[in-house]
Amino acid sequence: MKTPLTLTPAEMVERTGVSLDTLRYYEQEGLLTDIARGENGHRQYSEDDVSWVEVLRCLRDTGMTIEQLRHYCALGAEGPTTKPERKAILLQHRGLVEAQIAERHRALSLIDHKLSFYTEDQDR
Amino acid sequence: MKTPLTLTPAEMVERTGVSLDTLRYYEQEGLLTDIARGENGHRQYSEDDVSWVEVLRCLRDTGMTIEQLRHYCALGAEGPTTKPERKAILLQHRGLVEAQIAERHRALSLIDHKLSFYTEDQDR
DNA sequence: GGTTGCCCTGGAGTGCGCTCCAGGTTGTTC
DNA sequence: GAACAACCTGGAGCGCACTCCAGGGCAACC
Repeated sequence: MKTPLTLTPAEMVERTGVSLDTLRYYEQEGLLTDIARGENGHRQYSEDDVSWVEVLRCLRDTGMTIEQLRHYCALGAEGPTTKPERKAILLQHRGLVEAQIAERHRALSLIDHKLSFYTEDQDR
Repeated sequence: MKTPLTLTPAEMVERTGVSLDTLRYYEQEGLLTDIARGENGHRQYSEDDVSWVEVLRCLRDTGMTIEQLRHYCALGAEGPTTKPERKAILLQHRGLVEAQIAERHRALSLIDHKLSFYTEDQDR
């Protein structure tokens, strides 16, 4: 069959690029909740889980800590009353990412400046 | 006097925003070499040291490891024959920084996508 | 029925980049 | 001359985000 409604842990690793250990770690930390289990106790991931992990990775890779992600997830579990706060968190993180982009553009200038010395003479 | 030819450790911290411990750590790791010393054994940083630390921070903040920086610095100490390799290192890191920028732009899209749900209804 | 493969759990270990600390010296200030 | 500030050294400690490991279950194939 080519239409699995659920993914095995191995398939999840393949799909997300996140290691099994890390997936379990995220679950343990409360970033990944309500993961279905088969009769044998094995995890059964859903497509939603795939996209949620992609969101987690995106936020992690841009510097959000596990602690902050945990908080964000906890809010999500609390229901729709926490929407404003969750939105605020995302907005704040958005600002951070923009700052990172700006910082990296400055880094590029500096690198290019140093490179210009290498293509000619000087050093340090 | 307001024109110190050398900076005390405290002034260096102020100028670079890098902690004393970190400055010593960098020196110990070979990222910062030939730091002058006064008669009392205290470090005397120069303006060149300031700008070099700024370069170090720029590279560190964009993901270059201490190990890689150590290598880069070691090459610099070896003389001008290593210029091509140093240039290559910088070029490679430049590519990495560009990749980071691209990744962060993707992150912004994803965040904006999620934000669009918050300003309306849905969740997760 | 033994081996293989995939998964489970709880807990220990790792690597990186700092950061802190104890104990000591030197120089200035009251 | 006692106290204080700024600095020194070597080495230990820390926080984060994983990552690894031991010991075990279960199903399937040989």
